Amino acid sequence: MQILVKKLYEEYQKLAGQVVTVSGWVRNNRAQKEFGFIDLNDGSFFETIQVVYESNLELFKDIQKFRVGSSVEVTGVLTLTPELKQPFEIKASKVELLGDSPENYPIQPKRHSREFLRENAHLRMRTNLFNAVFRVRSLVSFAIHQFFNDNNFVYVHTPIITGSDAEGAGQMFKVTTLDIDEIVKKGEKNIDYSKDFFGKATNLTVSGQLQVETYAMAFRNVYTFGPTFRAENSNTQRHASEFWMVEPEIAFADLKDDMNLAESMVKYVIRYILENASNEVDFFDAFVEKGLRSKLEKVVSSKFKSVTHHDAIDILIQSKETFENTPEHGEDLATEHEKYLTKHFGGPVFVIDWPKEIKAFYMRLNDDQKTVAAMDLLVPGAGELIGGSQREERLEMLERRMEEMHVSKDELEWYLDLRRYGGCKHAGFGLGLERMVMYVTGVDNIRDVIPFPRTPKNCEF
RNA sequence: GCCUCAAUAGCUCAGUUGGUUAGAGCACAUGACUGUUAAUCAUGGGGUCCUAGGUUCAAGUCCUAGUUGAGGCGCCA
Repeated sequence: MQILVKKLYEEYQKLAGQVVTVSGWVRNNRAQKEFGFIDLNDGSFFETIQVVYESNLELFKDIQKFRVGSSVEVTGVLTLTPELKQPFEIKASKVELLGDSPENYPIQPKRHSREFLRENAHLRMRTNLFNAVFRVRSLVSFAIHQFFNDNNFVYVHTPIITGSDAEGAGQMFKVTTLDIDEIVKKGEKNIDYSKDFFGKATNLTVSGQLQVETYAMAFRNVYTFGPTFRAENSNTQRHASEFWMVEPEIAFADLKDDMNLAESMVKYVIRYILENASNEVDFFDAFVEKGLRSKLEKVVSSKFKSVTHHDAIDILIQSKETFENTPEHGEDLATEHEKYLTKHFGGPVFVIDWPKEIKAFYMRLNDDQKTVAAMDLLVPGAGELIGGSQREERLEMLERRMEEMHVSKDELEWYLDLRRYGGCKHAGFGLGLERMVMYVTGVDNIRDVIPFPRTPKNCEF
């Protein structure tokens, strides 16, 4: 009977004494004179299963030499071993080599540096750490979909290629089918984008927000979840050139509703991970971030704090801390300020009501005429996990803000139409998927939570 | 984009003031071992000291440039 190791761990009491067949990869092989032990991982479960083989097996001498990384199929009796470190093991009657792994296999049962494993991104998920990280990444994604589906949200696929460069969320990657080499060779001074594939200049998306807002005006509660591209030359542990964003948008809702949504989504995802990736959380707790489990448990059971930008600056000024960047009212928060605030509040904290000058044109102007109804959710370790706002639904106000901030109205007439035809108050936010994964795993480098990370000067694999 | 640091065996790292034949642990090979848990013990093989130039009687070590990586900051999310 072919069976998954995950199934064995779920039902080993029932299956004890039965003959089972498993297939997987050798994590370790400890050969002795009369017997040996193989730790086998079949990919279905974080834990390995121990296979015991003895000298009466036909190929005993060969099995002793099966190397780390080889793929094998094992048949044998499932045996309970309550007195040993593992609850059960397989007493093998047959161990067959499917795919050999020579001695220069890079992943050995020892500690490797994160940098080395990053250079071996095609193999690193075979280690405990990255196996756990990428299973959790998958589960986080699933939990997000389940959360929104349970709450009657419609999932919208916003475009990857956009014709607008007015989204104002950062440097964009150009998309073109024009032959750059040819243009350079001919020495042309100006590029004629009317000859390009779409008949105009196009870019990779930096946000699906503006498009997803249009769907919120029909389906009420919607979200987009997909890849996002930023061409900034950012060299930090928290930035990548290609990453995934979740962007919900809710109609007939204000900033308070938006914050409540963000808080319940984050808590839902964490609760899901605690329940469905318990082994992985224990591993992170032991080897990546001490106290991770209790941190996560505390987050799901406590109310998120909230502070206005003005009060946050006051807290920083009164902190007596020496910052490299002096905190000032009306100014943005530096990384060191964010760190101090999450420490000060002892967990996730919303910073709300930001000065309008440093925020995007579509954010709703507050009655004080100085701040906008924006919120950033700061968390320890991953920095800004969520950024969101109530949107400016008043046409004249929105147009005035666009003029002030030099945003082209021509390209966004369709966006203004949302205020002309049945507009309503609405809000939304963007969550960086990788930062969420970093937060729940404790892994502090974004390059270690993306299967094949793209960063400045690095597009391998 | 700015600042700082690093690159030595397949991996992790040591290498003194510039001085004989560049070391250790793990991995690998061979052997020992009747329940191992990243098993243990013995023996052995394994090096373009990142690249190019320079200083010197002599460079892994000092100097210059480059490449790659890491950390911090900025931009940004």
